[in-house]
Amino acid sequence: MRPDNPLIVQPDRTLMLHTVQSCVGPDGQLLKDEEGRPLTEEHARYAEARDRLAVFAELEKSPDYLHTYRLGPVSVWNAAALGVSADEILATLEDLTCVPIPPNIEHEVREWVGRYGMLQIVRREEGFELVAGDRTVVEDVLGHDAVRKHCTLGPEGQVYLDDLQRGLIKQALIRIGFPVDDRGGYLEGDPLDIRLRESCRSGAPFSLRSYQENAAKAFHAGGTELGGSGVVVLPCGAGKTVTGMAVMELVGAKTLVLTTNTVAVRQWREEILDKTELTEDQVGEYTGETKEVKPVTITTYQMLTWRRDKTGGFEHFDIFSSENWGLVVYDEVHLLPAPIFRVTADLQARRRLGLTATLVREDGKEDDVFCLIGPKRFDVPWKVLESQGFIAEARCVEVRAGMDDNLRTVYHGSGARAKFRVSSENPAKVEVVERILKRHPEGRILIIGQYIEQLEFLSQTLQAPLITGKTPNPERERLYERFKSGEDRLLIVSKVGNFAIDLPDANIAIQVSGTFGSRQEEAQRLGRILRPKSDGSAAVFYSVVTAGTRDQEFAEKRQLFLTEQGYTYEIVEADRLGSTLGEAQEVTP
DNA sequence: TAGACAGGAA
DNA sequence: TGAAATCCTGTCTA
Repeated sequence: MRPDNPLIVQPDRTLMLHTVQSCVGPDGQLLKDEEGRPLTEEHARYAEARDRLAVFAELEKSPDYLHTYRLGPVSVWNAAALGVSADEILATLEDLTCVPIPPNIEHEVREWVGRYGMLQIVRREEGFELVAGDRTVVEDVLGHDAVRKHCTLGPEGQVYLDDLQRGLIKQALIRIGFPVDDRGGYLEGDPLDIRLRESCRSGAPFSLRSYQENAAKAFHAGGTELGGSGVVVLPCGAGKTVTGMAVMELVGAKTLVLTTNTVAVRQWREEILDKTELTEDQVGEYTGETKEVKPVTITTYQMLTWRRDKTGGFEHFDIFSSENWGLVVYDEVHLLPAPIFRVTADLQARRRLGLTATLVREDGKEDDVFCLIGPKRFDVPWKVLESQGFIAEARCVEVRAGMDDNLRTVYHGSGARAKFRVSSENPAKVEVVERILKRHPEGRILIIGQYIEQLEFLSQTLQAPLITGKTPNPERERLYERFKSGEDRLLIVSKVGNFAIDLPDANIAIQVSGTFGSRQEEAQRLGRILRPKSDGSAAVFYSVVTAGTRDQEFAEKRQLFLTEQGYTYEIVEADRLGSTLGEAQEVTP
């Protein structure tokens, strides 16, 4: 603890982090600018504090000067699963804080970390048993009906579980604050010799990047009891598919891959065929079009959750039992739908790998991911990959547009819901976009938005092509091709941009509207411009918002994840766009 | 047999 | 808080 430290730890588990400090001259006087306002600079320990807090806390608010983190059980358990101790967490807080740490915080952190692994599931001849070093803990949790109903009691009070109860009891226990350390082990599944190739089919040399290899090893470490379930967090474009294949190689068994859409299914299949020794007849696609079950099978969440009608069952769940899978891969695990959690609860004997760019879920089901897929096994901060050149350097700019009087009247007369839409669709944004375009005469620019009408208006005004969900596939491909070849250097996309994996890379993205406060959407959209540029130039991500409205409010929420990852948003008033972004032209090819 | 399209779901 | 995109299936056409 030092008085000039950046952190305040509060009893309500929030952590306030100062991002700036006053500038002080050599004589100890506060420095001021020409107009007499105090000067500030980034706090000397801000960046360090941000990176250290990210290990066990979640960023909740990020206004300019004071960021709010929250200590929560799931973020602390994820740290604990990586081997971080309560002492280390408390030492980090102690090192960064400028006020005494409230006693309840120390107590809670110790309690949370202590609870991780307090209960274990172990394998016995009779099946599985729930055990604890301290017998009273078991008795304590049995007091909850939700827990008790999943157990069978033995003659001497042992708590036995069968295979199908393993997941359900873990869910019940995490809800009462006891994350279980499941050492019940895994079924090996039917063996399958999966080997990564040393060169792609095209002949280009192929090898794992060090972090991909480390991620796969971190997942697989610990042998038959421990290794084999959990989540790997990597930014878009950092090679999640490749990491998945590296895990498949380590596990060496039949694998079921679950993805979000059919484009991803095809891409997984292409990648697997391109970078492993597996042959066409070993890798199957299970979708509406083609229903093949092969030693490696790739399918979609929607395929699995399809029901003929509301009362019927899930007709494609058979795929889980049709083969003796040794590994189930959950792509984009932050989007996992509820029915898949239910079936995953029954799959606790299979190895499970979750892949995601942002572990945060907007529905708060982090605890289900934690107990049913597994804890976070590996992540790399985006900025680290940026510094190593694996993803492009990016600047984020929030441009604040004004409203005309007419719109202001409409805005204030609208209900809470309509306010968001009215301010998001502010027509003044069009002129702002035009200004930004002038900044980047050579840029490859993607304009991304949420409302079709707004995008259609932009499309007409700017004379640029628009792709929405209704755009037929051949037309999409034609427009992608024109964009890739440079024939068009401007492309407007709706929410398809969140899902479309085959969307071409750009170096400038302009977001004109977005979902309420979706952190992972913002991350996806930034990911669109993060592919390293051949000339090493930086990418720019603009978020255009209407100043002082709900649009701006939700934009701040969307920015949280990227702020957590070390990105800072420069804030620019639309009418000062020209002068403030002068340097933007230099970093654009 | 392939494609185009509508309808329903989450 | 709501809008938009997706997927799967089934039916129709050629």
